[in-house]
Amino acid sequence: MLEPQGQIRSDYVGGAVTAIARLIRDRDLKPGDRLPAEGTLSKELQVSRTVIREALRSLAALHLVQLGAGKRPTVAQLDDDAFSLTIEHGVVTDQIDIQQIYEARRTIEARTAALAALRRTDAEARAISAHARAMLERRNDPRKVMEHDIALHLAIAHASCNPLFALIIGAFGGVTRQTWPIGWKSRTSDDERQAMSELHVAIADAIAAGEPTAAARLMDEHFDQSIKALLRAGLI
Amino acid sequence: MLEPQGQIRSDYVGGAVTAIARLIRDRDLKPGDRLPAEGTLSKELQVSRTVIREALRSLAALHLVQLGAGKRPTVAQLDDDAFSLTIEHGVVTDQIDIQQIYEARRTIEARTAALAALRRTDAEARAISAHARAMLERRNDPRKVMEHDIALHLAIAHASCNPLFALIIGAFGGVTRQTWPIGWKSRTSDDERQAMSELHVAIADAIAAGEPTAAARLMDEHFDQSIKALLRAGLI
DNA sequence: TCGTAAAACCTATCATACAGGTTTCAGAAG
DNA sequence: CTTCTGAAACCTGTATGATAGGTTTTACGA
Repeated sequence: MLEPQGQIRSDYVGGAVTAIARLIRDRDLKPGDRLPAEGTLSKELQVSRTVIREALRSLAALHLVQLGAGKRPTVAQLDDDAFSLTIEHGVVTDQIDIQQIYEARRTIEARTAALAALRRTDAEARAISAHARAMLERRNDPRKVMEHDIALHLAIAHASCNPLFALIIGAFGGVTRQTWPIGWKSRTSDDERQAMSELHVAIADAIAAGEPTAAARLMDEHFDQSIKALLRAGLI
Repeated sequence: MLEPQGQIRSDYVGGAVTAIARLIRDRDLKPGDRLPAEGTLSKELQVSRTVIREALRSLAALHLVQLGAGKRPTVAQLDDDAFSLTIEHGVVTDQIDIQQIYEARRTIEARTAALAALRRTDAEARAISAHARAMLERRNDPRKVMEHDIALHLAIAHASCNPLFALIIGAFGGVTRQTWPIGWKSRTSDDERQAMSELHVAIADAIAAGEPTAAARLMDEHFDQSIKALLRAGLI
């Protein structure tokens, strides 16, 4: 192992990826707009269709373009899927731990709660409250509680009127589905579980009432308790 | 257009992607570990090498695996590249605007500054201070000031001891390089520009001194001024 | 034991083929 | 003149085979 391992000399695929990304920018394409067909790109960029396909697959994995049998590639809507996979990979390969995820969520969600209180529409406030109430009502069906929990946090992020927050919070959904049951089990008594749901109701109320400080404080409290529950379970 | 456009019937590539991702998880592979060769995967999953290659390209785009000519695919280190491309795509296609990015950064970086003040090593504190001082010294070379600015923020994120923060802040680097010059130009006087750099020095000092509240407050102030500068420039 | 060169292995790219999905367009029907 | 329809043209998803050139392993000789 003497050689300092050289670069890949000819990375046609990488070149095609940046060429296509630049094409989206230069032609000012927006979500839904169609890109040139594989054959066309192949001729224009002077590489085989194989290379173009692998480049398009790369962009599709990142959700920058969307592919479909028979259809020409289209520019894609913003999506949290790519970031979600990055995070899951980090967790699976021990590069990120659960506590770090909660620390990040706590930071971001205290803000989304405050912003939602300031910016939410009435419809959004109703949707958030509905999820909180559903958590209380479905208290015997953990799976449902979890889904409403996740949906509530995402709804708050959307109500913050910042798609970047929605993107990040949405991306946490994947790992949350894997860790949420741990937190649920660590809350052994029904009272404790109900308290968690009631805290969500309180957050929803603060957002509906347009009280940013209270919303942020309650959200922070929620994460405080969640982290404590996970620590008590000895699982983080 | 009567049909409600059906699903892709046979998505071999998608299947291969999840199969390979599951393989990483099930075999408990860590960064650097080698995956089976394309030919092997092709046989095991009963699809052509074409499909396997496109699946591996997808995973490589997400930085879950790393590819190299002649080398077998390896599990990849966590990387902000995929998220960075997502964000840039959002900006280029008008799905995210600059102000929203600053709002997110402000939220996150007030926290990373506080955490860095609590957790930084001495070496990290020195590195952060070095970037801040370099910003002052190189004040006549905007390009250099920008690079030290970006590096400083990323160094703070690393010092926060949460790789997730480092990932997110790192991902913002790409768009920052495109918007930073706007902020610089909007600060017309030398005094104003120097004040910006001095604020970075103050942040670095607070982190070095282990003062989380001060670090967070200064960071918030920094973003406050940056957003004002951009608004004044009329560009967001 | 150690180093080295050949052998085996592997990936990157290209060309070609075909099944089946999608879009377009001309012509028929109203 | 408009609307519908079906065929034609277009396009993607997958498979196979081939070759250049990079990497890892192996076996041999010093």
